Amino acid sequence: MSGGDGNARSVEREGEEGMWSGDELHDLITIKLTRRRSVSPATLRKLSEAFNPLALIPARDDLIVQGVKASSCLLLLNGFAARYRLLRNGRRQFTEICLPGDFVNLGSLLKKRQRQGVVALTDCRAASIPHARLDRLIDADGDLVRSLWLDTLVDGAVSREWILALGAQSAKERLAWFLCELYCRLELVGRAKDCCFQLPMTQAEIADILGLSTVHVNRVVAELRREGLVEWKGALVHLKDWGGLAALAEFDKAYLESPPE
Amino acid sequence: MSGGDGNARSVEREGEEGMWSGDELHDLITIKLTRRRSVSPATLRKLSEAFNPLALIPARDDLIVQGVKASSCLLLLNGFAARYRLLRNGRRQFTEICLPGDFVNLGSLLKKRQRQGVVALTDCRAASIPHARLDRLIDADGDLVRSLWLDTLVDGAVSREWILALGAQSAKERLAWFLCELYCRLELVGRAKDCCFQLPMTQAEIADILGLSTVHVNRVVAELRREGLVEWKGALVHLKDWGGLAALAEFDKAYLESPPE
DNA sequence: CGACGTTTTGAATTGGTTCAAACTAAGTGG
DNA sequence: CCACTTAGTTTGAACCAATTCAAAACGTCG
Repeated sequence: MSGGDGNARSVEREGEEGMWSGDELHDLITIKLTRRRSVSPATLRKLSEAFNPLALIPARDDLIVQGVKASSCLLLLNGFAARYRLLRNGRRQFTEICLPGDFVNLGSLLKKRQRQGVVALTDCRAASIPHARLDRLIDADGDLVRSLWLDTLVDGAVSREWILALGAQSAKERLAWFLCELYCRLELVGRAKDCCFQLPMTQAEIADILGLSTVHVNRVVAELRREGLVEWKGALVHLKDWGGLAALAEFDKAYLESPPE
Repeated sequence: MSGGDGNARSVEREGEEGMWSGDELHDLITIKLTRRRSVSPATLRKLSEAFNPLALIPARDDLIVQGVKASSCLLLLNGFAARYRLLRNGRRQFTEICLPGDFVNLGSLLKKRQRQGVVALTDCRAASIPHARLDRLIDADGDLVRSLWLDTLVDGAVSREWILALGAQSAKERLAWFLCELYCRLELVGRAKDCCFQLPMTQAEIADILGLSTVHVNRVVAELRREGLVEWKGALVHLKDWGGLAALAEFDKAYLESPPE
């Protein structure tokens, strides 16, 4: 994910701020927007050229600050981030996990003020596109609006699966669900394959995703390991028994994919 | 989700099938789409005229059947409905509550197949608009797409609040959250005022929303009553102490409202 | 009335939390 | 190169919020 191994969260920071390969961004956007719907190459090019140079956000910084009015949308190129909210009782709950290729705050285009902050879980690289520019591109191409709107719809489907997990599944099932979903989403953007992926999160963070205590996450991880469902060493996760995990979680990746049309 | 028999939930079914006041639909759509963004009167008129005559759906029937490809979007005029999913362990989890004025499956326009069914909690009246017609209207008016897309975004915000409640709040806090949210959403479409509203749901259904057991919902309802926060007789709910409830749930209705620009 | 769906109450059980401490691994600086 | 530090993982034991099972009390309607 982020830079080297060793410390999974840190990334070397040469003076390359502002330098980036436009191709990388273009490719990611293409994967993202054309996986489920077609968008013309011309629009994709115009879109990817409309982004500002990339920014580096160190782990634990906020990419989006709660309650602040946005004037541009942020696309995550690299790293993990998470939308969250803090409660009076001191608990933190994540409500959305952002992966490379995700628009961190696409909604801000229409809903300027975001109620929840988004924190970088690892060092992140992100590029922003001003609302005004995006708005113009949208007006010019009906396929683009639809593709972006569809992206919002898929986010909603992800949220509903999350509600399902939190409301009706046991700790073990939730963890299995989480691993399955993350793997599928990472694979979709080429960040995972062969049932292996980097998961640069602490167990405390996973607890804040699954609505569990850190201690219990640890116990459930141990259980999945013991049963041979996963191998998990540092940040590297290997889903040894995909079928078993998916069955346990009643996971079906259809909701992440393109309509079968 | 078998056919509705004659119980407290049923509504008299005169031969008025197919009869409806276009004004009622027009008014509801206007409230719905212009509350957060402006849409031209001409578009609103064309849109409301594009709907098919209304259908009556008896309580417990599915409005949307899981996995079936939709060719039109359904607007709920009257009654309560809920998106749900059944798990192998026999549990049912609701993942979205649809109220009058809500598009039950707006997403089907872009994502034809819905993974989750939607069941009528009460007798419902709904009108549908074929995808093709809606598509044409959307192409003709950029404000309309944005307004509908914004609606999807608000749905997403609602889902995230739900995740927050399920993941990080106690049973009592969750119930308080649920009452607050429902009241605000109903008030937005003129179905509630003065902290009173009709809540035509059983405690078992509320349990399936909050991820609790029926018994525990009952106990928590009793607690809120005892503390003088709510009065609740049959389907009629009165939030006696809005401030207290909102504080308990850490509820802030901003996420349901228009962006303050 | 009798019946059924719903709400309410009680008692036992459990999945997950909390608190506390030990253990591991990876920097940091002398 | 080793002691020191800090962040994260792991283990144990007591505890609690919510569940489960069971049965009683309502209410409404045919």
